[in-house]
Amino acid sequence: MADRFQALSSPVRRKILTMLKTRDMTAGEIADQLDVSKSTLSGHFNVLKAADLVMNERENTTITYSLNTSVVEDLMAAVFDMFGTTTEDETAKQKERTNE
Amino acid sequence: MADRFQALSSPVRRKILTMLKTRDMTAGEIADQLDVSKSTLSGHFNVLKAADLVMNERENTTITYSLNTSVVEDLMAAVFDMFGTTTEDETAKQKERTNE
DNA sequence: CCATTATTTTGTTAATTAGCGAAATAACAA
DNA sequence: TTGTTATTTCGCTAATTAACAAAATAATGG
Repeated sequence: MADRFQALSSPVRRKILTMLKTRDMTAGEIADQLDVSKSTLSGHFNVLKAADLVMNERENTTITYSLNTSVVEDLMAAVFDMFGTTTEDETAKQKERTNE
Repeated sequence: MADRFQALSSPVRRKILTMLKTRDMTAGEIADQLDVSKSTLSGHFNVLKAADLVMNERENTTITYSLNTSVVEDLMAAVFDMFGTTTEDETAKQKERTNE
């Protein structure tokens, strides 16, 4: 889980993830829309794969990337776990803090 | 918003944030529970402040840090925005993908 | 086997980061 | 003013990261 946050820390990688949210895309398609070299992009794919956030599948000479939806859900859960749902509880705590 | 994800990418900083989730703490209290030097920690505080994730208040020679709850909520919203709520929609898409 | 297309790996460089100890600052107390 | 406590800033080093171009790999078609 540690490297998932690390993977999220790059704007380029976040962009890739949002693109994959809409539909699966080939490495080339993604490259066409981002302003970095293909080799650099390939490095980003590796980071995303290591973090288990995306999967890829080769078809012919073309490699298609897709979001690993279930892990993305885990990640969101972790964020919530980290910060709580920030409802009544928190609001009370904050109010208390402000009054001091 | 960019540097918020960056701020989250460090395990030490995530630890600090979860500690502050429970209660406000002084720099020293935080330092006591983490295995890094106070100067290093101070650097992490700066990153968290720059990302607007925490606030601090001096009282005497003591500086107390607290979670900036509202910004933390923004961050969670951003995560959700990025990945969607991943409900029917996504599940359908994934099923489709798996079947191919 | 040679060429072509899509993508990755390799080697390199520049920039950023995390860590430390030592010195500096801030606030107060004696 | 001198000392004490809590914390930060300053230099510094080592490690990690992001970027690129060039070479390598994979898969197919001729």
